[in-house]
Amino acid sequence: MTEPALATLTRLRTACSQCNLRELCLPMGLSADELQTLDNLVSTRRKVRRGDSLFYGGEPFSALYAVRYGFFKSTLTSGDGREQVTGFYMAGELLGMDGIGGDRHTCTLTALEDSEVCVMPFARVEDLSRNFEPLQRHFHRVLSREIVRDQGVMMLLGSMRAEERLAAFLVNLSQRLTARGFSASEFVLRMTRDEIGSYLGMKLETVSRLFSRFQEDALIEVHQKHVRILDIGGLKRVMAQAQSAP
Amino acid sequence: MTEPALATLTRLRTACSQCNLRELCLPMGLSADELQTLDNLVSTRRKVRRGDSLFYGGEPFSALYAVRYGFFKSTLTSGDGREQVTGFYMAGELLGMDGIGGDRHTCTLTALEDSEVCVMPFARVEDLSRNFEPLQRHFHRVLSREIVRDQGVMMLLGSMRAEERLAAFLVNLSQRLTARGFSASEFVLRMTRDEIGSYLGMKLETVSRLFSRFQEDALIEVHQKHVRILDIGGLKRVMAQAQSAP
DNA sequence: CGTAATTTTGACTCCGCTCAATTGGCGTGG
DNA sequence: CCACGCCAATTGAGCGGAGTCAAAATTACG
Repeated sequence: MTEPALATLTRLRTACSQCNLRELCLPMGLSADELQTLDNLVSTRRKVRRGDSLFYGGEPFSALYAVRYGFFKSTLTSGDGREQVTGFYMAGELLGMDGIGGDRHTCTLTALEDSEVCVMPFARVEDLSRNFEPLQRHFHRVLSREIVRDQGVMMLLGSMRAEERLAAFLVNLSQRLTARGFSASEFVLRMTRDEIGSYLGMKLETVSRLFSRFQEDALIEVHQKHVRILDIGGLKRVMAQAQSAP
Repeated sequence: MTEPALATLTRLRTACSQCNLRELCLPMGLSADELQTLDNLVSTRRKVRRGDSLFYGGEPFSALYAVRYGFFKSTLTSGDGREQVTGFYMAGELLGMDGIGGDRHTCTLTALEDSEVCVMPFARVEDLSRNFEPLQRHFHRVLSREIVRDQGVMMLLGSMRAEERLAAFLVNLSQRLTARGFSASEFVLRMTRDEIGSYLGMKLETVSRLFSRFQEDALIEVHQKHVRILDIGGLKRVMAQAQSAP
């Protein structure tokens, strides 16, 4: 194989236009030409080992990251050292948007399994956005959806009881996995009970107890990190059980 | 006064370049020329009566709004009808960013006192952003800061106790009022105990009891909606009192 | 000025936390 | 290959913070 041919092959393999996740990351309905203008978005890819962090709170911000494969948690550390999990991210989702506003990251992103991300230098995102309207629209949508997602979590934490929160969490996970072509009913949790608890505003013991209760009620089957959803409708009912008026 | 002169005067009065809030809304450090290119951002202004809503969850999205004066709350209603306050907004802050992602608003924005907003049709925001880099940067920052703000609330709701949350709320209010040239230590709450409680994930009775407790502890003085902060340092201490180890 | 809404306060209850012991999984090294 | 140790998860007992229910006080508003 000649040198140029090899180079082309490599380029193709790291090009967004050839990526099977592009429907999750990029605007849809683009022509082949248009798609190629986006191949400049990603500068490099970066592997992150399980337990390692992509970036830390306080670090200077320079790029956004798209998850290619793997699983991440984002955590926020308060002044007095308490740590709170603020989100979980999987393939096709965008990381690092917290850093735009203040030129440094506010949260830390840690891989919960061996992962890989596409590095998108933020200057390129903005440059391409100015010259290519579909990308601009798409980028704004992604930012806005992150706001909406966070508001959903606020609703969760602010007005739901522990069992409702955990049910909502499971339903959400199931939906996101489905959208990625995984089984909707059977999966492996990548996070610990403690991390789930932190995200949902409860203690790890409460998470564990609720998993057991859901199992007794034949809503799920749990063995450690393995979860099988037996009754998604039941979970949705638990999640919406407003304490009804007389 | 001639007709044209009158028209000019009116235009000047609604122009961003002449607005005394522009440091809060717009990118800083622009030349007079550059500032004028932004005068097209705002199409009209809109007054909203106390109790009325600027937009409702589910309504089609078309514009962003900058608060000129007044006070708003944003609320989210879950499937089963529970309502959660997700934020409070004052002069210079931007409303409606939740609508970008799905072309309709997800939350409802309600005025808690007679208010006025500048209407910025979103298409104009995007057009101007593409052609004017400082605006693009600024807009991205504003979106990102909203994400960071929401994550702060998640931390509040997920890992702080009721008294810590209320202290944090008061400190935050005080800081935002100060940034707008109001007194840092004395102000009138525009929202009810119920709305504070919803925002902070507690019941209105708990809010009331904590206000009383803070008063006993000489941290604040409350008479209904009037609040005077006596010991901001004390409040900050309450807000960060991690349950210390032995 | 009267009625409704909001706020305060008290008494009691219960959900989720704390503390503690036990079980189960998994990687490492003998 | 198994034993050991470590970490995660489960489960129990008891407690306490915040919720619920209820009534009184105060204020807002038509």
